[in-house]
This record gives sequence, structure tokens and C-alpha cells, in this order.
Amino acid sequence: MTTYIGPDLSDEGLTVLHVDMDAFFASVEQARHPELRGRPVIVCGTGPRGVVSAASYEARKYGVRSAMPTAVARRRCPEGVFMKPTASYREVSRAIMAIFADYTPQVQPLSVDEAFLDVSGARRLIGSPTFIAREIRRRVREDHGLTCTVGVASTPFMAKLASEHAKPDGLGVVPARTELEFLHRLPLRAVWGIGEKTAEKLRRLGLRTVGDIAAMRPDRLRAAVGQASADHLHALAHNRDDRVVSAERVEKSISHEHTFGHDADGEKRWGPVLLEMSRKVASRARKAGYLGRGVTVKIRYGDFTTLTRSRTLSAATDVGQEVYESALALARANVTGPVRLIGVRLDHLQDAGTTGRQTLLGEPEHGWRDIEETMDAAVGRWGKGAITAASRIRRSAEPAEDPEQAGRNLPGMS
DNA sequence: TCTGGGGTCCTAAAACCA
DNA sequence: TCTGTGGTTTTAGGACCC
Repeated sequence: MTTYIGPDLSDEGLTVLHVDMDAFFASVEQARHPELRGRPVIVCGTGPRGVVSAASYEARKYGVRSAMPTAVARRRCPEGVFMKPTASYREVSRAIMAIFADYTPQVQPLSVDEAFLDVSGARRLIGSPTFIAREIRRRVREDHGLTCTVGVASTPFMAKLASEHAKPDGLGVVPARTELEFLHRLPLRAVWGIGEKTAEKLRRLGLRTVGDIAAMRPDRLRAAVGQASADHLHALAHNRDDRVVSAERVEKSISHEHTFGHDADGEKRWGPVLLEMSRKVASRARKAGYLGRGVTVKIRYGDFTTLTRSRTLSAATDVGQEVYESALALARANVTGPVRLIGVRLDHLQDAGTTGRQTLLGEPEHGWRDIEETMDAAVGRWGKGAITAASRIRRSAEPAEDPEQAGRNLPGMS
């Protein structure tokens, strides 16, 4: 189904596609398990504190939405099929992104289930943007049994609005002539960067639509939401979006966090989790070829108050033991009671290749790094169960808190 | 209803330095 | 040596996105 936004049926001058998979995780499960088709499928954390990652359109009829607590979703949709996410979505995601790459090298993934494509160079060789959009939709359907929605427009922002407008299983085209008219009628929240807090501030100024933002005096906007935000909103409201679709993306940080099924009281409970997450963060850094110079610990208490504490290292690292030592010192100095969540982040990443890791005077050349690389190799060969920190092996009957099991999730899911 | 996990960017204050 | 000054980096928090 093609939705042309406005009367003009031309895609002249349009260069950007936004592809958005429909209810991605839930749809993958339905494609894989035919008996689930037509049924409300909810992919979510299944622990006591889980939330919904994706709800099939059948489930949405019951008012189930992503980011909703699983407990609420169960109440709203008792007959729903509730499933934990699996690691396989990444594979499907990669295969779909590979389809996009057949039409243009300029593919910018935004998350596992979304990407921008710049198809300006493909018009002569392959066809018009709407032709490419139809081809992509057809191939995603035929090769993977999945539906997606594609927005076609002149800028990334407009393309995203177009797909939003046409979903699910649609094709939305915003002809260049009709862009402003379409844009200005949209509600505040349609704008990338306006969340609940900002929308409330703008509503207090009497604004209701994107057109209202465009008409607002810049200084009044600035006073309400700050310089950078105001400039950004003003530009988008006037349909100025100078972002270019770019395939290369540099990572700024790598993190893991874990919410306990029940608040963890004492270092004995959260310490081992901190160690495991520190190792995972470092392992990912090594694999990606990064060293990090900053370590941040995140702590959340039962009442949801959240604090972060960070330190800058004397030398950048990709060694889990070093990340852990900093994280542990930060946690010990700042944890004052039972914690709901604990997290570790390695940031200020730099390229390991160009920087090289400096060995400090008196520091053994190898050591923890070698041990951890050996552990990586073992996990690679025999699977995740191969290696466990000694401190996590328990004698008592009480099961250890396992970040792999509670609220298992993948980065960047919608 | 009771709030996951992985990220990015912005702001403002504090700390550091010349 | 003390004081002010201004720039840069560090630290903390918050909003937002999927």
C-alpha cells in the first residue's frame, strides 16, 4: 500500500529512504513459528521487572506497547504469547541490511530494525527512489517473511516521518512540494528530539504543532529549552535537516547494566555482577579494537533514584580487571543501600591500533589481558558456560543473580 | 501500570591550569 | 605570593531514541 502524502505523485528530488521493520522481534518470532501468526505475540523480559521490547499488531489491539512493564501487558492481554528475546534478531537484521546494500553503499543503520538509505546515486543505474522502496519491501517479504515500512523523502527527518505515517506494511512518499504543509500539521511529539518533558515545556508556551514551533520567536524557544535544543527544533520545524546519510559510525561508549529481580543488598550480591559486566565490556572493546579512558558506574535504588559516578584512568584500557577495579572502587564509595540496578560503562573510546596501549613502568607486559583473551577464546569455542568467575560459583542453594537470564536483552531494540 | 538495556547528546558546575 | 581571569577537561545528571 502506497501512501502519497499530498496530491503530487512525483518522487522527483527525493533521495532518502527510511526503512523500519514492523514490530520487528515479534514478527521474527511469527515468521519462525507459523502457529503464532495471527496471535498476539509479546517479546519481553519475563522476570518480575521485565518490560516489553516488541508487541505484534495483534497484541497492540489490547493496548500493549513497547517499554510497558510485562506485568501490565499480561493484565491487558492474558491470552498473549509472551516470549523472551533471543540473540537471533541480530542475524536477521544483518541479512536485511545486506539487502539494502544491494541498492546503495550509503546505508546508515539506526538500530537493529531501522536504517536510512541515500539512493541519490541509484536513480540512473537502478531506478527511482519509490521503485527501490518497493523492491526492498518485496525482497524483505519474500526472503524473510517479514514486513517493513519505507518512507521516501528529501531528508532523513522527512523520510522518518513518512514511514511513521505509513506503517505498518506501507510505503510513504512525501513529494518535495508538499513537505512543509505535511510537516506543520504534525503534533510536537512527531519531532525527533521532542520527548515527554520537552513537549510539556512547549505546551506551556501554547505550542501544539510543528507549525507552531516554526512560527515561534527563536529567543523565546531558547529560553524554554536551551540553545542547542532550540536551534535543532527550529531547523527541523523549517524543514532544514542537513544531516547526511553516512555508513560509518564511531562508537563513543560500551556499557552493560543489570536490574536485579530483587534489590541486591551488599557487595556480596552486586560485586560478582559488576565483575562479569566489566569483563564483558572490556571483551567487546577488545573485539572492536577500542581502548577506553573513562569508567562510569551507574547505581539505581529501589525508589528509582539513579546516580552515576565516573573516573578518568591514567591510561586507556581494554582489560576487564582494570575496568572492574575502577568500577568497584566507585561502587564501594557510593553505594549506600540495596541496589535495584548496577551498570558499568567504558567511554572516551579511542582506536587501539593507532594509540597503542602503553605499558606502565613496572607493569607486567602481559597478565590480565592474556588471561582474558584466553577466556574469550574458550567462550568462542565452547560457549558461554565455559568460564565463570570463581566468585560467582556458589555453594549455597540460592541461585546466583544472572545477568544473562534476568531481563535478557539485546542492544538497540525497539 | 510501575518502569529493561544499549546507546547518544546536551548542560552546568567543579576542577584544573596557565 | 595572592588574586582574579578565562579556557579546557572532568564529572554528574537528564532527556531522548529504539
